[in-house]
Amino acid sequence: MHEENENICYSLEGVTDVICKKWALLIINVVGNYRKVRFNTLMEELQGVSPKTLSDTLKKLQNEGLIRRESFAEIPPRVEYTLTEDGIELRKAIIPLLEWATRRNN
Amino acid sequence: MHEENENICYSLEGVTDVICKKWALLIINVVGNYRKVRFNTLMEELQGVSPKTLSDTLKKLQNEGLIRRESFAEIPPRVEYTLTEDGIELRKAIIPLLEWATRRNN
DNA sequence: CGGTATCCTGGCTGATACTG
DNA sequence: CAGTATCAGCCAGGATACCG
Repeated sequence: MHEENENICYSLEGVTDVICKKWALLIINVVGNYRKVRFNTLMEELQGVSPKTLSDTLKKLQNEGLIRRESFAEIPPRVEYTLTEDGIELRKAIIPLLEWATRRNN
Repeated sequence: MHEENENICYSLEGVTDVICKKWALLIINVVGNYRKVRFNTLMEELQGVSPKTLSDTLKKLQNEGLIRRESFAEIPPRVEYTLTEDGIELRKAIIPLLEWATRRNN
């Protein structure tokens, strides 16, 4: 139960790192939507992101254990990104935030 | 209802600005905890923030309409910050995120 | 296709000192 | 008390080109 005035003393140490990454939450959400998604699909989906930034952010999210990367030795090469369990949890946690953001933009 | 694989197409335009600010969510949360809070209390609560950064972030949050600033013509001067309705909504929206963060840090 | 490599830049962020 | 002024640094983020 969460009352409006409840005192919340959570620490965000180490999480601001994830949250503050400009594209991180977007990526989490998009990957969650697709379940499996490839690099260039992400590039299209996240309009305006540069390959470097996307690559960097994906690596960071991998290190955080939020995203899984699976590459296939094919030609042409194929790489698929999926959410880990932690990533799925995070995605659930940001849904209210996304909803708030959407209400706000309209 | 939110199923795990539901497709969520929210746009975060303009919200990443708020979210990515390093201290923004912390401030929203702390102000929400206190209901009314003064500058120096925030300084203590947000360990490591500089007055400039705090001041800048507060201004930004005011411009976004998330925080209200009320100053009293007293000596010594007194200024109180409170959440606007939008701010309260945002605070509610980030609670799951804070919980997730807390679980994660332990 | 799925990235690196390289370079660049703006603004976030902080330290410190000072003021109305 | 509640900030501003000033200075400075770093690095996230972007543009572009290229590679395995």
